[in-house]
Amino acid sequence: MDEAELSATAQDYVKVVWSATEWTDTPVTTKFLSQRLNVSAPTVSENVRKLVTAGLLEHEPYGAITLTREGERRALQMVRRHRIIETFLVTQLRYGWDEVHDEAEVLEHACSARLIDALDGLLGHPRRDPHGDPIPSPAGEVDAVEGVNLAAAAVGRWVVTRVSDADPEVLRELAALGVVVDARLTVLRPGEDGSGPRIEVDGGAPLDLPAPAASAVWLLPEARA
Amino acid sequence: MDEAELSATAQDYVKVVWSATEWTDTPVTTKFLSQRLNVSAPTVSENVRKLVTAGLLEHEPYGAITLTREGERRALQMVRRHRIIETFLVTQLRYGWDEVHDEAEVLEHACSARLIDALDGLLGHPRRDPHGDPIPSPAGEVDAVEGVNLAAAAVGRWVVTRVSDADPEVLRELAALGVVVDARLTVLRPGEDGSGPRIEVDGGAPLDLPAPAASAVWLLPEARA
DNA sequence: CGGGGAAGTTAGACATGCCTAACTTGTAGC
DNA sequence: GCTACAAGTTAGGCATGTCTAACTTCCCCG
Repeated sequence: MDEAELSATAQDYVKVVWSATEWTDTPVTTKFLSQRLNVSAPTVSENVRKLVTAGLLEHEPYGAITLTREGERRALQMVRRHRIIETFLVTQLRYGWDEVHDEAEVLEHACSARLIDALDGLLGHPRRDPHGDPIPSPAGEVDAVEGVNLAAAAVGRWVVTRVSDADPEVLRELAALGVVVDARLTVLRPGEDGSGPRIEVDGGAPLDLPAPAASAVWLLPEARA
Repeated sequence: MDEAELSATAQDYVKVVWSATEWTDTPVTTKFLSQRLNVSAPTVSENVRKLVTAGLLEHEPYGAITLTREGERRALQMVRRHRIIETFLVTQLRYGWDEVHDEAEVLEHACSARLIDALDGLLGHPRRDPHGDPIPSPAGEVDAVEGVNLAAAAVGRWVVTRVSDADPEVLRELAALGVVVDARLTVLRPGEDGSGPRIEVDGGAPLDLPAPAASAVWLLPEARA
């Protein structure tokens, strides 16, 4: 519960663990963290052990790595920071939404709580970042985001509520096609295993979307948006 | 000449060495750096040795520490970053000018070159920061700033061109008295060794300024401002 | 149901940046 | 000029975070 400063490394670990379960139920393993954080497996083992001691993570040997309540609280602080910074870069400094991730990754460890709050105020207390991801409140509350993945969406009219920022290349590709947050589109033919759906973005021509791109897009039925 | 990333530590060292000679000719010694950087003397010895090897500093043993041409170039990059960030915090996020130093101290190591340029653009390419310190150009050119120290200024009419940000407490005190950049004032009685000057800020009452506060203020004759 | 490969862990090493303790150097004042 | 003390350096150690090599555990598949 204490507010001692965590190292940038510790902050990264809890954030990545939390992020793994935001949209999917990816089990968090040593290998997963090792790939996501670009460090070797032994490094993860070592650091996870320390974070277990620090009360932020739980880990059954050879098994899953999960957040404690305190770990989740700290993770949400980092997610809030990250998304506020991204929103600032895009809306105030005209960064492309595919260019902000790395910058935010560094800045989130360097900004004081006061600076984050000041940015939040400057931006008008946004609820979503430019990708459509919800921004946790200072207290750590996250708006529930319902949505259907475009790779599995049925034929019909939809509104884009979120585009995953995991792959900047995909982000650029989708932006070029007009698939951005709040865009309206029609699914003409649903995607199936391995093949993407056929869609038509309002104001554009029908097109076949590659499966990887489609799975980065989340939708709400037009009626509910 | 290469643009390899310097560690935050290395960036701090060259910046502090440069800053020591910006307004005064303080000789840069191990002890000076040790106090300014809040580390022990052996730590400074060690790190200076590394920076000499890296070609950023020169150091005659037991003697003065100076910048190489390359060291100065890197120092000016850091000063530019620091002052742009401070300007941003004050003008866009409503930080008090006595509150920005520590925040900028951290951020200057975390911002990409692109972010600095974007902030510079957002601010309209300012030539001075909120304290009146000149902002080096991207190429490392610094506007020459002439000025007389208020502690030694003669009787007459002056314009404040700069207030040293070394001591936040002094900064607050001066701001409360109306002694801010671009303020006009009259020196009624010059300061002398140990005793501050008597001044009158335009629109205010005459007052005796403590010597430490006076020595933080730099002036230009009203006629030349 | 047992062997083999993938995943995970342990062990030992290294780089950076920091410290204290002990030693060396330079110099100011007698 | 010599000495005492401040300043500087060297030596040795610690914390964090990283690695590779070697070993252990798990579990899937034949």
